[in-house]
Amino acid sequence: MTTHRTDMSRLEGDTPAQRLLALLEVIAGKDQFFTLQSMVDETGLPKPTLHRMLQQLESSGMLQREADGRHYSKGSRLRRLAETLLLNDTVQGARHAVLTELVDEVGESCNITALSGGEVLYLDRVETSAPLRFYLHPGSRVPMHCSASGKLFLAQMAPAQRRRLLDQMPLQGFTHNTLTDPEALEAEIETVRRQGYAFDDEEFLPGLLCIAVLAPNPEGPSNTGLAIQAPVMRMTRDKALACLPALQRAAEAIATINREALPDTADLASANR
Amino acid sequence: MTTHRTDMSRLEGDTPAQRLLALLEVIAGKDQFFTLQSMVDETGLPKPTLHRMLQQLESSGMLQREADGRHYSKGSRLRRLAETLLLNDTVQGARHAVLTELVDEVGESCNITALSGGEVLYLDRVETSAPLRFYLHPGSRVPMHCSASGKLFLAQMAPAQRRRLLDQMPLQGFTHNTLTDPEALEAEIETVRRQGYAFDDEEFLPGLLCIAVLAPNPEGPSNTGLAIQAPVMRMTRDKALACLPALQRAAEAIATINREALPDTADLASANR
DNA sequence: ACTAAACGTTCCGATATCTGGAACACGAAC
DNA sequence: GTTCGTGTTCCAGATATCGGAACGTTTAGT
Repeated sequence: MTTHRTDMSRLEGDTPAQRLLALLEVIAGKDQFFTLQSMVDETGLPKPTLHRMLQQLESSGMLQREADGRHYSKGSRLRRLAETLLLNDTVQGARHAVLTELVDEVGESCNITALSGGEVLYLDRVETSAPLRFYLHPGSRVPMHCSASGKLFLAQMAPAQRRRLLDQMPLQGFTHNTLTDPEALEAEIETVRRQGYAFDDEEFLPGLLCIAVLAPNPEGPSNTGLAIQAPVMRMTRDKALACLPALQRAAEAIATINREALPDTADLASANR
Repeated sequence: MTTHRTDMSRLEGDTPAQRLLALLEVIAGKDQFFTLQSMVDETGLPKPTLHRMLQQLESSGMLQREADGRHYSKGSRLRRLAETLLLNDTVQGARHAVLTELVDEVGESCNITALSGGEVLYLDRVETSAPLRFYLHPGSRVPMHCSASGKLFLAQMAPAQRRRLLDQMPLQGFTHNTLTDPEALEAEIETVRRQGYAFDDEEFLPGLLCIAVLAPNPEGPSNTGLAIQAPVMRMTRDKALACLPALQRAAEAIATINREALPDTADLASANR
């Protein structure tokens, strides 16, 4: 028998450029190095065709090859493209509105996060009006193992992928609460997966308690986290749980925005002529 | 007169697909809607050409149009592509973590390099927190003969291959320390090979001293370099040598990551045949 | 050491796509 | 009505893609 049959649907596309984009989507889903042959098996495209495509991506810096010359991985230019894209998202305005509303409702600072390069990236943030508050700016990064969103991202990964990531990531301690033991972290992640939400109970910054959920994505793993952050002086786990319904409502709203960024332009198939 | 002058003149690219990717990069940086004409002004591409490109992106769901039919925004498929890409970019994440730890340990900026197209490419970089520092961004390139990593890459090449490469590469001088004499460079490379590490003692930028090693690859030549870079004000060759053990430990960790990222080598359980 | 298989790479004629100047279509402003 | 500014279409020449076949090279098998 051959390898696992990954639902190879023969890259769709009416034009070469569209086929290349479809290829990029396949590549985007890889969390390991890949070879020309593995892509042939997966996509069903002829080898010379794929060879040319990968060569183009490589020579433009979107991909890079390992020393053996057979394995490809994502290049820095591709990564930069993805980050730029998310940071400048046009629907940011709509999401920002949801965030503002949530802050109004729960009275604490909230933020939207994404996973990027194994770290949690702050995409947007709205501060509470309360005088005592943490200031964390958009664009900054936080390790995954000690942030509420990060634990959610970890919880939705395949076990093998998570293990590969965590094996080489030092679980740096920041506070007395930081989970630095791999087994304790794994147990916490299991809890997080069951519950569907995560706490950060002074695990990164002393005095900072967070609760987070993911914006649900029916088509696969989510890369949008939504969190409430507050000083322990005003927030406990119980109080945070009381905010959970509001948080989930906001997450649902953001998921809707992500899905259909704008009113009724759903007919993308009939547009062409 | 018009708007800010981004002065990007022309989208680079030898092939249609590469030009389309370059266009995507411009689009990725937009934080608001854009029109065909605005892209014409910004990129200098002919209108029909751009029209076709945008049409392709739209009909594949990467872009979508507003109700007015003239304004474009990023489509859900493009956003999903970016999210998927970052979600699965765990190799980079793991390497970045090692880099961060190394920077913590030695207190100076460090970076990961690869050989690409006869030049040294900066894959990733973490800056020291010290106020005085060089800023060199990931994605930039440096000649091989005047960088520590570059000399290591040269040192592991077969003599014939190295000679072929160097013969057609002018040894451009950047500072008074740059090795511009082929024989001097050849001698330096021999030293580097014996030692297993390399210095860059103000050979590229005045005031910048580096020490580098390769991430060992038992199966052949390595294409991953790891370097510490510091201003001479804080760094000497002796001090750099004191960092060597930490540097080598980090290089070993990165080698392990690279090894684990190879598909199918991880599951030893698979019954061969 | 030798053979066989697997993989990456190159070749090339047929085909499809891209290119971009010019012209057309539509709206808004005057 | 005219004149912009803009999106769209046309089309012939230039260019890139396509993919079967053949070629090197590396890996696995004996």
